[in-house]
Formats: sequence, C-alpha cells, structure tokens
Amino acid sequence: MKSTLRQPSITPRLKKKLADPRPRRGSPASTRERLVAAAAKVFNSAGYHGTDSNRIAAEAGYSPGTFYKHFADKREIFLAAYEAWVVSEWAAVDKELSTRASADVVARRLVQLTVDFHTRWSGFRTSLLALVQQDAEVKRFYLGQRRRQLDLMAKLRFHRGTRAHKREEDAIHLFTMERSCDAIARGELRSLGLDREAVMRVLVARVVEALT
Amino acid sequence: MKSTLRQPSITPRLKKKLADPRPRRGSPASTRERLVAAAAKVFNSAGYHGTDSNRIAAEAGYSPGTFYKHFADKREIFLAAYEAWVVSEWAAVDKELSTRASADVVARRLVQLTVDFHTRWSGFRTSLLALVQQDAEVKRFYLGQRRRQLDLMAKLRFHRGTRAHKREEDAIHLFTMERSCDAIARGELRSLGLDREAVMRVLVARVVEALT
Amino acid sequence: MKSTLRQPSITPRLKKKLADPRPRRGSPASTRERLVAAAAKVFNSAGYHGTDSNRIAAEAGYSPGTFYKHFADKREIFLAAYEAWVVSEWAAVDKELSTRASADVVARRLVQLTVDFHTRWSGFRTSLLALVQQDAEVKRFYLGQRRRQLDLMAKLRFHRGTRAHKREEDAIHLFTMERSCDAIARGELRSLGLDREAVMRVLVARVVEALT
Amino acid sequence: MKSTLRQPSITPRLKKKLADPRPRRGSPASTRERLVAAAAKVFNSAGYHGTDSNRIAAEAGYSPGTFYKHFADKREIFLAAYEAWVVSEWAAVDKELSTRASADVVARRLVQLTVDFHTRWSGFRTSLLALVQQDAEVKRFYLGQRRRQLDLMAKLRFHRGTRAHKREEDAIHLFTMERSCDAIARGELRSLGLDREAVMRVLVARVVEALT
DNA sequence: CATGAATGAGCCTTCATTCAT
DNA sequence: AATGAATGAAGGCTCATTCAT
Repeated sequence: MKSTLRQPSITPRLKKKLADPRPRRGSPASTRERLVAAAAKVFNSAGYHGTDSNRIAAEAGYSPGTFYKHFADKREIFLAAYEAWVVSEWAAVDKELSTRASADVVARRLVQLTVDFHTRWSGFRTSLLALVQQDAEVKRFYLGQRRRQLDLMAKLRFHRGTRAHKREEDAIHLFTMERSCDAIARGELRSLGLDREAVMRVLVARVVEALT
Repeated sequence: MKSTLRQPSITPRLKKKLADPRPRRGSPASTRERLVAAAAKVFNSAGYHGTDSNRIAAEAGYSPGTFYKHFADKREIFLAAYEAWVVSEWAAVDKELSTRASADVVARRLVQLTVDFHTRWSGFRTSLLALVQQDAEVKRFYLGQRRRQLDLMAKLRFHRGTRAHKREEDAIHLFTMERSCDAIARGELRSLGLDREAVMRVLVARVVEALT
Repeated sequence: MKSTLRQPSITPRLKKKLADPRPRRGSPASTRERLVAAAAKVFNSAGYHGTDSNRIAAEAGYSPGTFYKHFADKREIFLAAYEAWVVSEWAAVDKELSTRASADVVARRLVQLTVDFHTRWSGFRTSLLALVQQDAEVKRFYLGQRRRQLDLMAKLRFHRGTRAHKREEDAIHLFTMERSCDAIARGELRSLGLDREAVMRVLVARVVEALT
Repeated sequence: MKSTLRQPSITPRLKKKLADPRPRRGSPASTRERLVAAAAKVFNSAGYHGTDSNRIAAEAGYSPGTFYKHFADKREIFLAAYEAWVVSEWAAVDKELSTRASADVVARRLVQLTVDFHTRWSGFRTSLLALVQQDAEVKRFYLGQRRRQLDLMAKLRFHRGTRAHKREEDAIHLFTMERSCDAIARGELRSLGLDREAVMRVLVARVVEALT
C-alpha cells in the first residue's frame, strides 16, 4: 500500500545535504557574517515582516538555535545587515570621491553608484524606512547616517571653496536623491512611462550644483 | 462518541446585557465608514503589520465578525483607508488651486497643505510605501495617484502658459516634495537640528518654479 | 478615480431582488416548509457541517433571523428535513406495497425506489449517519425508523403466510440493502468497476427472499 | 508611531519552568506517531468536525505548533490515522488467514476480528464515511481498500478451488459485513432489542458461504 | 412576520524564541 | 559551536446565534 502522507522534514534535509557543504564549527565571526549576508538577502526579497528568523538561519546553512546564539532577535540582525550595507556604500563613495576627477565626472559616478546601491538593496531599503518609524535604535542609526552625509557635503564644498550652502538645502538635495534613486530602483519610473536616463541626467546636474 | 455539536455558553451573553452601550444597527455604509476611520487611525499609529483586524474592529466599536462582513482582509481595508485619504487630499488641493491667487501664495499654501497631510498620515504613509513594494493592487493604486499628479502639473503649467517642463522634471519635483514633507512630518528635521521653516521656504520656491 | 474596493452587500442584494420574488408575510407553515426544503437541499450538497444556517435562510429567501424564529438551531431543522424525507419515503413504499403485484415485481420496484431515494438524498444520508453518532435525538429518530422497518417486514411476511424469519435476519437484510444502495447512490460501484445492474439484481433476489 | 515589534512577555515562560514534565526532544518519527495515535483517539471520540488540531496536539502532549510541523492540516493527520488503522487491520486479517484452519473457524475469527476493529474505531469510521463523500483523497484511499478486499476474496476462493463468485456478489457481501459490524459496534442492535450473538452467527454463515 | 446588523466564542495557523542534547 | 524539536502567544477568520427595529 503506497502511503499518501507527507514525510515531513526528510525531503528538505536531503536537499540540504546535497546543496550545502555546511560549515560546522566555523569561527564565530564567519558564522555571524554568513548569517548577516543571508539576512540581507532574505530581508531584501521578502521584507522585514515577511522574513522569519528560521529561514534566515536555513538560508545561511544553520539551524534556528545558531541564529539566536549570534543575535538576540530579528531586529538585531536587521541592524547588523543595515550597518554592513552602509559600510560598503560609504567605502564606495569614499573611493569615488578620492579620485581627483572633475565635479561633473564625480557627480555622474555618484549618481550611478547611488542608483546601483538602491537597486541592489531596494527591498531592504523599503523595510528600513518602515522600521525607522517603529524602532528607536534603527532610527538612531539612520539619523546618524544622514548626519554623516550632511557633514560630508559641507566638507566637500569647503574643500572646493564654493559658496556656503545652507545645511537645509543639502538635506533637501539628499531627500531628492534618495527618493529619486528609490523610484529608479523600484522601477517606478518605467511604470510611469518616464525616461530613466533623463531623470538621471537631472540628478547629475543637481549633484554638480550641490557640490559647487 | 459524545456530542460535539456546539453548545455555546450562555453566561457571557448575560454578562454583556448588564453593561454594553454599543452602537447597534447602523447602516452598512456608516459601519463601513467607522471601520475605515478606525483603520486609518490604527494603521497610522501602529503600522500595517502592527495592526490586527480585531483591533480595528474594537477601535471602531465593533466585534471581529463585523470587520469581516465589510472587508475580506486587512489589505482591503488598508486600500479603503488609502483611498479615503487620497480623496480628501485631492479635494483640499483642488480647493487651493481653484482660488485665483498668485503662484507665490498658492505655492505656500500647497506646501503647508502637503506638510499637514503628511503629518496627519505620517505612520500610514510609511506603511503604504512598504506595501507598495509587496502588493500589486496597492502599487497600482499608488502609481495611479502619481500619474494623476503629473497630469495635474502639466495642465497647470499649460493654463499659466509657462514653458514646457519635461515630465521627468516634474517627477523629480514630486519626489522632492514627498520625501521632504515626510521628513518634516516625521520630525526628522528636528532630530537633525535643521530649521523646518527654512526647508519649507525652499520647498515653496521649488513649487513656484515648477508652476512657472 | 475608480474605487477598487468591495461594495459589500449591494451586489448580492440586487441579485436577490431580481431572482427572488420573496414571500414576505407568508403563513408560518409555508415559511417553515420553504426553510426545510432549502435545508434539505443545502445539507444534501454541502453536508451538515459544511452548511451554515445563514445560507439555508438565504437559499429559502429569508434572513437569518427568520430561520431562528422557526427553528431553535441547525440540528432542529436537520431533524425536520430528515423527517420530511422519511415521510415521503414511507409514502412511496406504502404505495408500492399496496399494489397486489407478485413478490418479484414488488421487490424490483422496492429496490429501484430505495436506490432512487438514496441517490436523491445521498449527501444528506451521509451527514445523517454521522449525526446519529453525535446527537441523541437524531439517534432516537433514526432507531425509530429502523424499528418501523423491522415491524413492517414482520407484518408483510405474516400476511403472506411465509415461514418465520428471525428479526435479526431482517436487520441484516436491511443493513445490506441500505449499504448497497448507498454504494450505488454514491457511485462507489462505478469507481470499483462493478456492474450496477448486476448488483441490483442480487438485491432484488434478496428482497424476494426476505419477503417469502 | 509607537513600537510594534513583538516584545513577548517573559512571565509565562518563567511560570512554565516550575511545573512541566513534557516529553521534549523525541525523534520526529516518534512525535509523529504520538500525534497520529492521539488523533485517532480524539477523532474516534469526538468525530472529525468535533476535533481541532490544538486538541490533538494537547492530547499527544504537544503544543499547537508541533502539530503543524508534522501535518499540513487536520485532513492530513486524519488520513495518516486512517492508514495506520488500515495497516493494523490488514495485518490482523493476514495473520488470521495464514492459519490453516477450517473455513468455519476462520470465518468465526474474521467476524470477531471485524467486529472488534469496528468497535474500537467506531467513531472514527463514522467520520471516515462522511469524509469519503467530501474529500477526494480520502475517497481514493477508501476505494483502494475496497479494491484490495475484493481482490483478496477472489484470491481466497481461487486457492480453495471453489466456484466462481461474481465480484458484485463479493461487494454485496462486504457491504453487509461492514454495515452489520458497524451496527454491532455502535450498539445499534442493543438499542433495537436484537441479539448480537445471533447476528454474528448469521454473519459467520455468510462468510463461510462467501469463502466456499 | 420578518429583517439583517452585529456578535463573539473558538478554531486554524504562524513564527520568534528556547533549551536539552 | 551547533542543533532542531518544541514552544505558545498572537493573530486571522468563521459562523451559529441574537435582538433592536
């Protein structure tokens, strides 16, 4: 008589064995790193609320228990993933700015960079903006980033000896960039029948303007 | 086999009779309205994922069952609340634009209006932006609004006989407004030590520019 | 702006108005009758547990409240529907037996009759058998029917002056008839690749045997 | 917007620690087995519709979540319980038939066996018959059993070299046995004032007849 | 006689989190 | 260090039933 019933947890187990050279007994740091990377990926595609911690662990090749050995809760790993992203973005921006290219070239590169980052982290960013409203720690971290951005803008202009902008104008500039790049990243422009390249050209002009 | 037919306890009902001034027997339309209003309020303060249907019902003064008589699920009432908000916002904008005031005055009023709406619906907006990414229907509705805004801008400039802007520039303008007003509404500016009034003045200038 | 939201209870209401010349203020008896007929129909197709009382009321063209004016609960209307069925079946059997036909002819007719009834009430019967186990009142009624059947069989044989059967044998005969006719009614035979007519011929023979 | 991230209360957990000797950490197979056994028991006494998944879990000594780790829903565990029953019944029948006893003795034993099984699984059987009507998978499984029974009967007669019965006659025999044993199991006979032993004697005679 | 809006107990299901191994 | 079975609070949803009109 052929059984018609589920054979739970056997199929997935086998699948994992085949596809997953699981790193048992790795260093805590590497385990943590894998978990953060997996979390970023899953948050990005399913959103914060659509992601369950067990799935993060599984995606990283670990069991639920391991997850909680490294993070107190879901929020904590979200924050860690956020930080990882921010670090990599700032590194990229730094690199771009350290080239002694013309404002025009730098602006073009910065816009492209920002669009790329927003595209790669589109889903994650969406969750982030929602969490900023709900979680004091996430908010603190987020505002810290913004401050750092404003400081950088002021510094850049100082170095180039341009006229003093008001910090408020810089903020508006950042809001514009952020929201526009989100729109590009999410495909909103295409849905609206707008020309992505045209938008990017305008943004480049704004960046040049902001830097001068 | 003992009886398993439901024999609901009578006690709780008796208890109820003693003290319960609920709003029994309204018209379906008014009930629906109450539910939508309560939903808007709760979504706004607790976020979409932090809100459960039972709580919406309770907030409106109804029981869980009533909720499901009017809405298939949480998503549906969210859309209804979104629609209600949008309708009221467009009405306010229409009213503002129908006054034959100078571009300058209109711009000031529009910015104020937008800030007010974003402030009142701050939490709701956050949830909305997250849902747009995850729910096709919400996205469709959202994009429809955006299209309508772009159409309105084109029409306004046409009436005023000003030079043709590109639709892309209008989009960027809307992104700027939206994101900046969100920042004001959420208190982000204050947290960053920026001057809210100064930001609003810049926004007014941008609106004037966009309308001319 | 086109609403994308449900318009609850308007569409169904309109539909009903068109298709349902609703009998407001009928006699209590006719209302009850309509409800019972609707209940039989719905129970038969959806089963006892798959049927909700509001749907019975709607199917009969009444509102939920009306249902409960006529029946204390779902169980009560089930019993009423059961009784209606039984009455009609006995009437049919009586009619068949009152013809002075040969045992052979009577048997053929009785088998056909039983198959027909079981077919028409197939779903209802299934629910009935389940309820008999769970509800004392339904059980009482059901056993009453069985007793009546056994009495009838004894009486028939007495009239025909045939040898005394034991009541136990009669019971087994009834069980055989009942279960076999259920199988026919439910299409079980077809699913098993068996010949329905052949089965019915055997049953006829058994009935002849039982009557002689 | 206040925080809505889940902050589960710690109190209940502490309370638990004081008194809770649950069977933690069994193998998935043994947990599954326990759940199936509990399900069989509860289905048998409360019926399919009177049973909820949480109660099955509790009966087996587990929490609700554990149930859903092993079964997608109630229907699935019902099928598993059905299968377990069928396996054990066939094993018992096999054992009985493998003794080289006389047809008479075997028949007596088979009837007793069937009555025992129907008695032990009386409530379960009732639910089963109702579900067969409503669930395609249950029906498939059920019909498979019936086919197997018919095949076995044909084979047995072939081995004993008796005359060819028609498969249809075998089916009627099985229907008779099934329904009669159900009646015995449910105490229907007693309620009708019939002699249980007398009925069983007739059934034995029928089995002998069927096997010869 | 009839309505139908409203009820709310209770079942189904998920998932963040724990802990014995 | 890692496991993974188990947890259980919480939220989604239904439907038999009531009662004010």
